[in-house]
Amino acid sequence: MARVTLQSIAERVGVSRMTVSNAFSRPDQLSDALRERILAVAAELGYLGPDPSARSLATGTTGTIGVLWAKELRYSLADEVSARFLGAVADELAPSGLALTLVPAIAGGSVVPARDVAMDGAIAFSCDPELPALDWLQRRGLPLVYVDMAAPRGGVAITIDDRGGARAAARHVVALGHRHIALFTTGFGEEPGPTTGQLLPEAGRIRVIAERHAGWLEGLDDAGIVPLWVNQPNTYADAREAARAMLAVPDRPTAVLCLTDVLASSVMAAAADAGLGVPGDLAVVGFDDHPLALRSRPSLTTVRQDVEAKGRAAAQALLALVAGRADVTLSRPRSQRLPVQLEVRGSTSGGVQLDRSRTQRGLPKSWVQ
Amino acid sequence: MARVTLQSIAERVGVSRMTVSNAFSRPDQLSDALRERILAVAAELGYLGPDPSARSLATGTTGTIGVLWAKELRYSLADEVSARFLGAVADELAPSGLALTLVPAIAGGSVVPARDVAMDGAIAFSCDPELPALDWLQRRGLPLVYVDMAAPRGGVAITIDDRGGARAAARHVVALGHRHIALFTTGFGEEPGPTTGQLLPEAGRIRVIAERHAGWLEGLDDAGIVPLWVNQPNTYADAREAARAMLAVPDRPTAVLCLTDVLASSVMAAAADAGLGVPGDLAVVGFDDHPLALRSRPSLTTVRQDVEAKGRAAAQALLALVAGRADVTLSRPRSQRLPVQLEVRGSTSGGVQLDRSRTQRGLPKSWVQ
DNA sequence: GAACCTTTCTTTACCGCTATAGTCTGTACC
DNA sequence: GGTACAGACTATAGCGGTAAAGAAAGGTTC
Repeated sequence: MARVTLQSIAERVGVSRMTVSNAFSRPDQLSDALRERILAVAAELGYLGPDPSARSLATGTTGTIGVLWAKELRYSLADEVSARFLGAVADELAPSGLALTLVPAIAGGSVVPARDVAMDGAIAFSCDPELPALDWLQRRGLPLVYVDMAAPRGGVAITIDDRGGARAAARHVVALGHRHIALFTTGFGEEPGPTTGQLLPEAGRIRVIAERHAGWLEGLDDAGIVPLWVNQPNTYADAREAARAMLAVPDRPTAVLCLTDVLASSVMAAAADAGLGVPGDLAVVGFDDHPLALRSRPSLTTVRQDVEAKGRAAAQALLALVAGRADVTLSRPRSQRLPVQLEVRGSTSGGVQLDRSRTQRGLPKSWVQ
Repeated sequence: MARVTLQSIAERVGVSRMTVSNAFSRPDQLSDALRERILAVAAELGYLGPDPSARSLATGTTGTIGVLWAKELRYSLADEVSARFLGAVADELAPSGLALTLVPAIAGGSVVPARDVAMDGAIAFSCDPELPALDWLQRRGLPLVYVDMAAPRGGVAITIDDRGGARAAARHVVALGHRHIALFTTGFGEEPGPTTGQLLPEAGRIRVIAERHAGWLEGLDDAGIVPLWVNQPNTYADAREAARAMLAVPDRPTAVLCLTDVLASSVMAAAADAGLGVPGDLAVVGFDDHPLALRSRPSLTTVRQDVEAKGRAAAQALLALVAGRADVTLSRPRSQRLPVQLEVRGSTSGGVQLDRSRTQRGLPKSWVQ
């Protein structure tokens, strides 16, 4: 049985195909009586409705926005921070009737979603700028908003002040008297625990990592402090092991600055395992203000970012870019860097006083310049 | 400047359009030398790559799978359980090169994403069966998998044993000696707290709610117990207020069965606010085995479901349906009901003994048949 | 009663790509 | 030297719509 199309309905009703198209898409273009008749015939023939692909081809719009996602979605979505970002984007787009397509950067086989899936624009979220999938999006000439990453010349980037936040976190623990400070982060390869290794190039290209590292160092350099780097191979697994290794070094740090709250929470768990009090024996600072930060005990000092504002800003910028393609007189959206805020909580300044004696004692020379 | 298409490249190179198409999509169909030449000219002219919409129209495939999402994504994605489901689906699809499109059920304006966005198939996730958007998906004849909802005749449904899990939860607290049991759930309107109201029809159509309610009642009926229903208007906000109201009734419950772990966690917070010990003064049972359940203190007794298995099963079933459309000899995927497991933890059986004297005392007659 | 709308439909001309079935050429085989 | 066959490319025929302009019929205005 041949597929039912506008043409077959048109023939049956005895009108032009265009009129049938209008019956579905522009009801004001024909009389109600005829429209009723057309819809009745369409239902009778089992018409499935206008084919979205055909319509996309003819109109040049697809009704969906892509989000390029570098990490495995299993992990990203399990993280409330990323998930909330995505939720904010989706809800901001919904009033425009746009759907949100999660585009895997790495797919199996010869299919390249970033090249093959139709969309009206895309958001690149914290990707390696050298990702081939990103290259495809750019080559396609899609309106593109970069989130948590640097935009190429002329591009629109929505970022947060990662560097300033990290600097504030570093200065905070320095101001509390800490000199023996560890940076608990990721990107130094496969080995968990303290590291002297080089940051992997692919990790250095992730803006969030690079900027937070830079901010920490700025904050520590002022006080002449050389930190202990601690590597966590996978951001969301085995963090506890890396933290345990960090706390087992002969001169363990008295304060830890963590790349994310999720990592910080593992550090706190490891501290508890080791019988160390927070903040008495170990001060811990996170980043993001994940819901975890408030739930943990003591509550976690962290650098707060408003991920939902970030999502909304990204969606608005993209909507503006998409609209601007149709109407060149519209102004282009600007790049934005959203502020962050150090939230001092119990994990650095709780009821328990910092044990200064321990902090002053036995610092390895290499840690102080 | 006219857009660069296969045709313009073909004319420039002096071959047929089809050969240019093959240069991009089926490299084995032409000599390497010619392919190189074509790609070079394409680059020179600034060709953006084959247009996905046009390709979709010609091939009949779009490279993306839809997920119909009834609730606002802001809330859904903030919930780790739903987010992990989605992540599992996305990762299971990725090897096939399929993207995942989040289709909002309710959109602004005249655009109906469920009707207008191109996709190869869709997953309906815990929707109201009467949702117009769902109707569109069905009418389009898309391969469709129903998750956490009943499938229409002949449809494929992936569900969990919500009813059995809830029954086990109810029997568990009954076996512990509780007779004064509250059901902390949603769907009774706008008023938080104990309710005698009727379940809203739209809530009753949500399978997860209906089945968990039914399971609870089965477990309680055996013991002749009539529960106290407690309403929580919005699953993710103000739960604490509803819980507080529940604990303020003259004969407060000694055990609470909650629709989800998120709600259970609010109940535990409210119990702490009221100075009640868990499980000594109040036993709490959740549902889902959300990461929260293990993190809370005491850890939360809950009904564990494997959301990632659910996501994988849904994705596999959908892939099979999509494949089956091309090759009718393939067998259709079956509906599945995944098992659940009662995880007894501290919130019902911790070190603190249940205070029997309180439990036995002063039960209102209406609570025991 | 001529000019001018409106409403309602039709005509024309694409949108950009791919599947399928050729055609043509050269080579291998016996 | 005729047949068979593989490789490389082309011709044909869509895929299912929509935009924009045009035409026919009827009504309005002064």
